[in-house]
Amino acid sequence: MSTEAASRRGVPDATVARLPGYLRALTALADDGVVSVSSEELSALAGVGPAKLRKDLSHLGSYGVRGVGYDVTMLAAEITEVLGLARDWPVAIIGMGNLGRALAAYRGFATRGFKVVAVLDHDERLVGLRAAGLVVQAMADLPALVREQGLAIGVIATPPESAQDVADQLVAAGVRSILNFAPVVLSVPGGVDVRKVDLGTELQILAFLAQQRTVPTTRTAEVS
Amino acid sequence: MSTEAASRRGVPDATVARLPGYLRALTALADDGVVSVSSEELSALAGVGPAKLRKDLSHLGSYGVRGVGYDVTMLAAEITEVLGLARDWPVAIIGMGNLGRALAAYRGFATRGFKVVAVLDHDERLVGLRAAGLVVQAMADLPALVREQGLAIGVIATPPESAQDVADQLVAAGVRSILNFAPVVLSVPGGVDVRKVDLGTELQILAFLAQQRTVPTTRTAEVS
DNA sequence: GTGTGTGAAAAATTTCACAGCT
DNA sequence: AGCTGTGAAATTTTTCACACAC
Repeated sequence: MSTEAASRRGVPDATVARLPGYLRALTALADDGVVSVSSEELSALAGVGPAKLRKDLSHLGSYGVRGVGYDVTMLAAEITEVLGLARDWPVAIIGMGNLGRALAAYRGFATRGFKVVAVLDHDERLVGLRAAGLVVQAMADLPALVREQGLAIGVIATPPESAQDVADQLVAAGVRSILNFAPVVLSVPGGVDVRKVDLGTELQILAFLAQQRTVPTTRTAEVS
Repeated sequence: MSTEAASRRGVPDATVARLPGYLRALTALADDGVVSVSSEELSALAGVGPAKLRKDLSHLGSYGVRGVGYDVTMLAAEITEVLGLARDWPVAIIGMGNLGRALAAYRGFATRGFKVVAVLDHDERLVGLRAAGLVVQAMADLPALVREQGLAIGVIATPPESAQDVADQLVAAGVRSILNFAPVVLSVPGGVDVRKVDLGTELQILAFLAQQRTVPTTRTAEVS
């Protein structure tokens, strides 16, 4: 019954991208014992405008009370449901370089509905060693992980040269969700979702914005 | 002269966000000795549609030749210019935990117009130790870094509890570009740009998409 | 009175399709 | 003939403003 508007297709992408932020804010409020929030307060915590928040939430259904606000616990539960975080998602991290090890050690997976069930590396010399409490496995173990652990999400933390190869192996093993930290565009068959996190891109965007501050604007004959 | 449409305000945000991808593809092509590309080829390498690529590039000016394509070197130079990467941007990484050390060790800053000039940590016990070839500095050194090294970008890789505090110190020291890896919404004064990279958010979006595949669609009475 | 939910308007982004330059 | 550059259309996202429920 918690599924209604929830499972209906039609939550806009832009909204989905903001739901994790709302969930985080709600979780923090719940931890502080707060029972109810207004769109004004919640939106401030999430760093968006109140109107946007209300519009976003309206796509999930009516979980607020007019004149009052939103029930923190109930709304958090609903967003958890919509995002599919009611269950735990088994995650594997591939590539035990600096980044891979840092990701493996990252606490916060557990608290957000994810469980790192394996770390793997292409390099035979690393297989068998321990990283963040897990034994590094070989790439050949992927199919078994999918079969036996229900592995659903692969995180690629390899150098760019190996990323496509790893992606192919993940797909072949049946993984259909990939988070890619390597600075390359992966090509995958339809039905597989890839999201990319790229440090370089973010810095370059910051550089653009910083430069624009320095050279404010070319006065483009704004003589009215 | 390389500045024309380049420095004019009015490059859409969505376009700016894609320029780093184009630049990366162009750099790879140049390394392979390719002289000219069509929008079709370049867009495929960057993972977007050809029409979108052409529209994006049109905001920078006319750098293609009809019937031929784009000059790889020239276009790369132009995008470099527009993004403000003609100069090197001094970067500091704050927080020498797992993630901070991984970021500090990340090669790829140098090749993209950034230089890590300092790594710092709030913890006095880490100050003076070495991380990725740099001596860890104290937070109190920030103003000097800005003054003497021209530090322009701060990367926050601390636990969430300290992130706002670090942001405040960065801003106080004069840094106006922040890349935040901590899962919190930072509040900063106007004129300061913050971009956020959040592993948890990306995974949660993947979970949503994966779940939607599982429960394709609630058949919403599509009886036509 | 108060704050949500939402149509409608505005703005931004994407896609189309073709004129125009080489 | 071939491929860019771009108006115009289509789509998505954001913002507004107010009726409505409590």
